[in-house]
Amino acid sequence: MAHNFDQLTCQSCSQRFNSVFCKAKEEYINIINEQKVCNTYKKGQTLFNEGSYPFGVYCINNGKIKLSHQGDEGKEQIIRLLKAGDVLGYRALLSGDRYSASAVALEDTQVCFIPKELFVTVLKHDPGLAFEMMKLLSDELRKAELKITHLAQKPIRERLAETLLFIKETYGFEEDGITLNVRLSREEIANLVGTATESAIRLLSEFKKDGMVELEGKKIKILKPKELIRTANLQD
Amino acid sequence: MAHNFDQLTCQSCSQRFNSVFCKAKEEYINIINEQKVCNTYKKGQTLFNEGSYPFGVYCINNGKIKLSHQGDEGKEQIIRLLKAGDVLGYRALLSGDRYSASAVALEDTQVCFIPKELFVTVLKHDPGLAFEMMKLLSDELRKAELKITHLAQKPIRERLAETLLFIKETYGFEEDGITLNVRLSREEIANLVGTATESAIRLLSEFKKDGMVELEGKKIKILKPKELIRTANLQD
DNA sequence: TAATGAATATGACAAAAGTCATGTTTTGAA
DNA sequence: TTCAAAACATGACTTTTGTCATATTCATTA
Repeated sequence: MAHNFDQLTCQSCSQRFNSVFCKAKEEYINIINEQKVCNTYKKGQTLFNEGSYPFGVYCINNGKIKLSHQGDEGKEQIIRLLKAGDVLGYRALLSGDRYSASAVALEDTQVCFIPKELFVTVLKHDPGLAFEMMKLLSDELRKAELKITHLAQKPIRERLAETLLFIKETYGFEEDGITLNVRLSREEIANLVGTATESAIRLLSEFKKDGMVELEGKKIKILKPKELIRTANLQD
Repeated sequence: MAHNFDQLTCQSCSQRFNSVFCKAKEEYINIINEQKVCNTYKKGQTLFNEGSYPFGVYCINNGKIKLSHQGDEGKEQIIRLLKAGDVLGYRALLSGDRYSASAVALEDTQVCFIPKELFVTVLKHDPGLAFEMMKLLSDELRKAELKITHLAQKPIRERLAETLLFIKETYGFEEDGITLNVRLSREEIANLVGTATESAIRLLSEFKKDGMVELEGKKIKILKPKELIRTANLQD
């Protein structure tokens, strides 16, 4: 399944200071570098499954990953989108829980695996890393609780606009400066918004008719970002 | 506004080992005890407001508190319910953010305030407390992300049943073993579920007609817990 | 205790969103 | 390249949920 690669070192990793490890002490980075295991996952491959036990955390070197819950009748709910520099698998590990979500690669992705015991040991001895970890958890918690409020109170049209802006924040644009730098199916967009696939398709078509976006298969271009922000009706 | 009281000590606090401080070192508990400030808040009083800056964390000695977001057109969304032993205010503090939610007492409540600098210092020197803090954040994150999935995928009837069970988990029953040990308005219940007040009222009436609950003003008795669990349609 | 306002309750209706059916386009594998 | 399956798109319809109006009950305090 996943292909192994070892050419990377944490010390020279392009994501080093872009990740939760930014404030970790050099000595611990060196130990992590020795014990990490790097792998490549192809688009669609699963890193871990909801319900299984964590053995460590994953650090994304490059690529994109979705984290999702399996709801009733197998309907997927995407709860986080992850990119290079992001860490995943820590939630379950720190809770002492099974994974509450599954991780699937959205495109070919290189990740480094850090064993549980090492991660916990470093966390215990490096307050800088521990603090960054708490900050990361707090930020995710804020985002999740804000999403709760929006799911409970905002109509789907606003949530779709917000989701497109969120995708932009997460993955940015391609070189042209307007095309979202990720390929998601309409179903995945719906599973981010929290709606039926048909509703997402319909509203995307409306956004297109209104001239806010341009659709070319899975390529989505944001033509009128300001109008999209207005449509999302954000106050925060 | 809030009335001051000083008779409590952290060392002898009934909630000491019931809180995130359970694994904290005695020496730090002693320092916290010296610097804490205890206050009483009357039902309805606000501890802090969304948008303001945190100066420390609050630890509940007894009483009940709701944490809520202000959504569009002032509609409240309750995101957490807190009880004795719970800590609040840490999310914003650790993120280095303003409060993203407001805290209001659901009944007369005694809380101890721990200044920011002290809390952060102790957190940096006591890996036991830091770990408990990460565990707490991870648990809250799991709950929030599960709620996202349920809001996106479950009908209101199931969510109301789930909310009643959640209230039971949080605050338990009165001495009779069936009455929920908290008084919430129908509006507050609706703001927990994420629905209109009328919908919550209607469905509660249905639950009553079905014999699952008994309603006496704000007292809610759970007559058929198993049927409520079935109605909530939980798989987790 | 009476009066007043807030909370609860319920019906009628409207709006939002989901489901199902069907056709079209795209994609990926043989 | 062709074909089959999957993804996308759209219309018609149903269901769910919210909104508004209006009673009724409850709680507070003058």
